[in-house]
Amino acid sequence: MPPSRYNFRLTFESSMSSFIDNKTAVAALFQEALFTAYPALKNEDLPFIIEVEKPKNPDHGHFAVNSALQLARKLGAKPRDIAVAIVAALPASALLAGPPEIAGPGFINIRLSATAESRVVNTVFAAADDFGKGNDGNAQKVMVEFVSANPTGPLHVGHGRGAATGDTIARLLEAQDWQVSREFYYNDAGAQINNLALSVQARVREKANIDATFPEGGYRGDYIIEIAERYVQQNPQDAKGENLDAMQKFAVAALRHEQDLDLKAFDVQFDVYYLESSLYTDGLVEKTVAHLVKMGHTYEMDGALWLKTTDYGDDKDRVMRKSDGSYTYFVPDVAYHVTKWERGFTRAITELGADHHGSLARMHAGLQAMDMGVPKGYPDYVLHQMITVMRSGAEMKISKRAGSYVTLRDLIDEVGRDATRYFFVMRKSDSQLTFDIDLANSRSEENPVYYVQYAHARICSVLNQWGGEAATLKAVDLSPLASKYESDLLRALADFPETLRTAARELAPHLVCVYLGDLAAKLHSYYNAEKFLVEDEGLKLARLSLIAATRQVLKNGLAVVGVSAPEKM
RNA sequence: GCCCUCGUAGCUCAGUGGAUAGAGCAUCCCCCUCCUAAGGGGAGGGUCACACGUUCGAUUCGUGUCGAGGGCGCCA
Repeated sequence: MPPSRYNFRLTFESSMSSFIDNKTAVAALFQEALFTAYPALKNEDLPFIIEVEKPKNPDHGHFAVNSALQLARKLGAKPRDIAVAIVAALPASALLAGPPEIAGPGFINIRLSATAESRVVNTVFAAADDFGKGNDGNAQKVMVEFVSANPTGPLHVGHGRGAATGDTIARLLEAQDWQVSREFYYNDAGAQINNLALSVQARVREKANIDATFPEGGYRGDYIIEIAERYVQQNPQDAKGENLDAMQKFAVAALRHEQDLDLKAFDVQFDVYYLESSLYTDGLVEKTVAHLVKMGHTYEMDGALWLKTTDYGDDKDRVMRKSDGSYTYFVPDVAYHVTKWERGFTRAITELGADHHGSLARMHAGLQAMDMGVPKGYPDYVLHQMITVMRSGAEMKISKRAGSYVTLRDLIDEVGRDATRYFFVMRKSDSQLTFDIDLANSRSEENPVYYVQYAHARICSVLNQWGGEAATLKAVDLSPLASKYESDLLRALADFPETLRTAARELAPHLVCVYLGDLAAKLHSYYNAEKFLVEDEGLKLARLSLIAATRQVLKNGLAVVGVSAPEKM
């Protein structure tokens, strides 16, 4: 996690909010000390900064300040001497357990007082389901576009990864007070859909024993046969498969419906489904082309109309209108993104498979060429790498056109929604993922999601056996909490808001899973090391309060990745 | 050839401009008369691909080399 930076202004603003986290408070304290020790720094216009970081090694305290190292050159003094001067100037504060230690080349290691450390529990209870949320977004609008599968077949595992990633990003942004709209864009016309219709037609004719030639590159999956059968059932008048248009509409509707069911089973919902065909019917494609021509960024060559995307950082210019008069897919894509901007989304995020990364530069270039004030990096792209699906020790090729591929539904049916979602977001989206079906099937209890869920269920179980009123745990004396396990857990709880904020800023859902795994590990260690339901009433209540707060944070974290928090397992 | 992403333990992957680079799986050893053993504790396992540069300090930033995957069409 990058160190947070603080300056006077930020510290002042933060102090206006009702709750100042310990890190901010520590930063303010040290800034004061630094200015007392080195008053001249106050007048420095340079980016003078106090960095408060969390040491990797817990023995180094809750926080560490490395300003002495960073200022050594400017102040012309030895780092350790600077550190001594800063510590000497430190005002008295209830935050600290004692005078900070100066360690190594000049780190200042800070240990919080027990009171400061444990107050996060009260914060968790007070905020409950809202604990961890922030307000980076300031209620601004953002669109997250993801999945965007064409209705030519069931969703495959790659779509699943996109769905889990996109939805979690949306949830992360919502937690930071962004006003999020989830959008699914799909192509319901064009060559691939035509291909779909021809594939269905071939199957219908096969059924009717009519000589049928399967289209080149047609969809050979069994789902086409099912659709063909249902089509004939519901359209007995066209048993010979002569109404291609009707078959196309039927197939698209059927596949869209199936995709919706899959997404629903995955707990993913969209606010808007945007049809590519509407860009044509609404005249937006023509309008976009006309605008680009008017802006003077186009030229004709070899009978085609080109856009000078190289003026905006693309590798080569792109064809917009082919010599046969039809448009390349690039044009409706630009038109589509123009609508995002015009619909008031000053920020847009597009989640795509990494195999589409080649289109990023030209999309950014296309939008710039519109000269309509769209920011250069618009939209933000989040790419997810390919998934290698293994079965019986062999790789299964994911090929939509071949028709033999692992579907999202397969995974949900075999390992469940929770495990599938967790698995898809637990890794950085730009690293490749190996999904071993055999492993997921035969040893599903080893899936890391159970580890986290089990921590939650364990806490529920303990609280049930205690049998007391959970609400009373909000206001207990936490001073009996003194063990290393308790301190570790308290620190982890305090990290949650920052984890969510970082994950949202970096559009990196996997950070939440990493955090949850760590929090669950600390709970399990604590569980094995200490008994909670002890005789000593004060100690018991303090421990129950701590684990109840932990339960809340586990629940909140799981909610962000769209995974349930079971009370029993 | 050009562009993008990546290269960290046997495997799958986290992480970081700082102090001893982590987890899970796999291997080995321990822990249920005790709140769920779907758990915990411990051992072994690393030139953070390689080289150079920037820096007080580089596994992290930059450049280059090597390697892997992907993208480079008047396909979507």
